[in-house]
Amino acid sequence: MQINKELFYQEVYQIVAAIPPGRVATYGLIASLAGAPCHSRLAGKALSQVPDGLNLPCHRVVNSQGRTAPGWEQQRELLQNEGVAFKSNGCVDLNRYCWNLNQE
DNA sequence: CAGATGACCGCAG
DNA sequence: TCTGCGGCCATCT
Repeated sequence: MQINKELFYQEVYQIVAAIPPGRVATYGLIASLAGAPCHSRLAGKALSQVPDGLNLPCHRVVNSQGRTAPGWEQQRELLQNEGVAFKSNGCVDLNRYCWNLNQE
């Protein structure tokens, strides 16, 4: 092991919880902010194991293409409900809604 | 140790 | 949009 799983998970949760409404973040970005640039997969795994009680807006997390998670049809609706527009190809408009620390 | 798995990443067709 | 290919790395069996 080269990273602390629990610490990494907590970082991921904290970052996801900090995503403002109407914005989206990518797994890779979250992994980087959590201190593990190469562990984008773990970010996804971490989010797949998020306990319900944390009230985490994990629907604001998409992959680098702006695509939503497989087997999770609700995610797109939740994002649209928050004002995030989807392009005609079914991807989030990352050009507009990608979360930068600058524009919280 | 080896192999399989995964809410990933990028490119290509 | 889809599928396929390669890669990354933690986790489980």
